[in-house]
Amino acid sequence: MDSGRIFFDSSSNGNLLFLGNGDSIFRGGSRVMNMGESSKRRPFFGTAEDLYDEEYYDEQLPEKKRRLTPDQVNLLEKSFEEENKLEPERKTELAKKLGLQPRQVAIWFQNRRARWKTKQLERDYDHLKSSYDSLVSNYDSIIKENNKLKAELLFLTEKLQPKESTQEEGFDIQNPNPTPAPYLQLIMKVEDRLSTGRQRRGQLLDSGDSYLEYQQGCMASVEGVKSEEDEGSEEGGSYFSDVFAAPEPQEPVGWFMWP
DNA sequence: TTGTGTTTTATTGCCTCC
DNA sequence: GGAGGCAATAAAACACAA
Repeated sequence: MDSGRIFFDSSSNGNLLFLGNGDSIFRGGSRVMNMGESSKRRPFFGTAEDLYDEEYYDEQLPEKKRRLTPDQVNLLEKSFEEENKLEPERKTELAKKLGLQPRQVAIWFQNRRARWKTKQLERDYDHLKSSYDSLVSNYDSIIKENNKLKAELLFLTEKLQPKESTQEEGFDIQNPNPTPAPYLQLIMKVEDRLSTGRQRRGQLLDSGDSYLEYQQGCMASVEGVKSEEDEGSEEGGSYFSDVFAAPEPQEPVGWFMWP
């Protein structure tokens, strides 16, 4: 216990209680009782009048910091639900009802607002986190679906190769560079993009790669993204880091898109 | 019983508004 | 400039495991 601590501040009707050296309690300059003498648990002042009641100090002397009674808290909570700010009239009225100092009521509201704000932040965080998680989940499934479609396209393209060679067999000397059929143009563009992508990826595949191997390669990269993120969200890091750190795609998402 | 973490009450200092 | 609000903090009260 620090010595010379004022128990009520200047708003307490001029009747300051003062904890002096040796944990003695003083009122108006004279010692009232020793802290050891007031060891029983008692509520704060019952009524405002008690503040001036000599006997009250004999029996109901406040010691250090005392918790409010459940009834007092209930009434304060009800009042807070109605309006979380406290106008002077309401403060005085509540203080009278509860037998507390107006200052105590004000402090209770202040602390209650702080608690509410903390809770609200937690709720907001949970909400943001679940939105983020569902976005990541959507992102992952889109990537998987995309990889599946790419592999399927590659597979079908390979199947079409014999048709192209048949065309070459009938080489037209009048038209050595004929414009390919529209669907072939499309496939060529996609193949071009796929090969560019593969190079950037570090030669993941050569022309002889199978559909299955390719798909496994794609899936491996997707799994890589997921596990990295899981590590990040499990422990350490700042409070919001795992919420706002977007998962890094292994490839720019747009590279395989249609022209 | 005791050590430790959490909650509640209260203070302090700064800021804004009238 | 005073009143009131808020953030940061202290400290008492409380809860609970070992």
